[in-house]
Amino acid sequence: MATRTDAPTRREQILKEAARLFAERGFHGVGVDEIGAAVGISGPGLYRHFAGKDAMLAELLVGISGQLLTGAKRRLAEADGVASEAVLDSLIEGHIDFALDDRPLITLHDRELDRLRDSDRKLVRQLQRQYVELWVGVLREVHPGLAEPAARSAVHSVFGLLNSTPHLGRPGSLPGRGATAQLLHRMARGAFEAAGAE
Amino acid sequence: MATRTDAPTRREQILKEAARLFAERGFHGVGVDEIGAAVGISGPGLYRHFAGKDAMLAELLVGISGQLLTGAKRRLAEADGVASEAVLDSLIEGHIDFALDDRPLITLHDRELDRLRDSDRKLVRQLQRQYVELWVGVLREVHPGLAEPAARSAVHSVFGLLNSTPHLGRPGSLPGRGATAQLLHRMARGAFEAAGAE
DNA sequence: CCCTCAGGTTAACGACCGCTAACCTCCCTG
DNA sequence: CAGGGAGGTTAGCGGTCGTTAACCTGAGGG
Repeated sequence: MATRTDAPTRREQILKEAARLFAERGFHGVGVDEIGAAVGISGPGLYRHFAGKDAMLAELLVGISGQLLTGAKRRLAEADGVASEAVLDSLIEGHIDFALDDRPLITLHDRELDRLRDSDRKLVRQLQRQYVELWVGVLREVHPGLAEPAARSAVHSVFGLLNSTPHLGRPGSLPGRGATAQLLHRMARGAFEAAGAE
Repeated sequence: MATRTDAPTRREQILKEAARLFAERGFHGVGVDEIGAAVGISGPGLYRHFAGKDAMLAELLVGISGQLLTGAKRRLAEADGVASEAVLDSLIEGHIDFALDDRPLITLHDRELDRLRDSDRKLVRQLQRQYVELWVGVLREVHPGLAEPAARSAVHSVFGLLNSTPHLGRPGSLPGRGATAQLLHRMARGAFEAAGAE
């Protein structure tokens, strides 16, 4: 993967600040003037980069869902012939990285979906569903006794566990990123194992 | 506990509908006219019962936090001399009951806190903190090896897991309330045990 | 039998917000 | 060195929203 080293574009700046603000005060709670101010331009200047406030949210949510799904597919492809447990660990690791590095996005992801236009919402939901089903498939290889509906519930619940990072206090009060990641990983595995034990 | 059998007051109707609407579309996404319509009166009629829209949200959030804390304290008091594991199970059970029965409130609880006036927000946060610390205390009796910061993180994460119920599909697609409650309970226990195993 | 008051109603005000219009100003390029 | 587009600016429009004001009504009590 080509890691970005060049400066972020204005568009990217806007998206990042918008994500932070939306996560902090909700989509309707943030005005375009505030988003503009956060990147040093004023309100209507944003319309040179986005069709409207809705478009920013849409691009954020589609981007998140797509990124999660793409990452998961890649991890699945890389692990060809590897034990299912290792694949599940890889999925967990990827999700934790995302939850720890992009907390505002994780917050938006399950909070502002209903503010989207119908077509965008359908797209996001479809990406989310694919992501969930991918997890469900791997999980049921590791725990064959788990029925599909229960597996799906378990996956959603573990997402809830992993996505709890925004509630873990501001970065700094934590025991350190590595330790937190390990703790979350152990807990996710423990939760799955407990789900699998009928 | 005195179980209510008499008809709900108008105030209670309003709070219930407001909670549902706030959970569905966010605090700023719902107008007072909609809340009024949901209980059969029109917009400004609400002001005979509440000082304003903010006051409804405040009463909801304070109520939720207080209810959770009160329930937990009661469970702790009832279990005098009982094994710590059983107390932890009782706490989990109480939280699951709440998460399954009052999904809109659970959604609001960690989503709209920042929309409150300073004083109300402080009160809610204080109640939440007490609730968390109560769990942390019991958890560290069950798993003495768990350091306090890790225990607190673990508790927050399990809350995330248990509060995932709104994502589990509308009631009906689930394998049934009892089975879902049991699954969540097993997963919470599993997550805690994995957290305790250094 | 009137008075009161709880609990509604509609009209309207002021603030705010998303967005557009009109204009300006560099910078790049032929 | 003209010119044009990218990326800003401010002014302002139209709609929405929370809230208040003024008024209405039906039930209960002295």
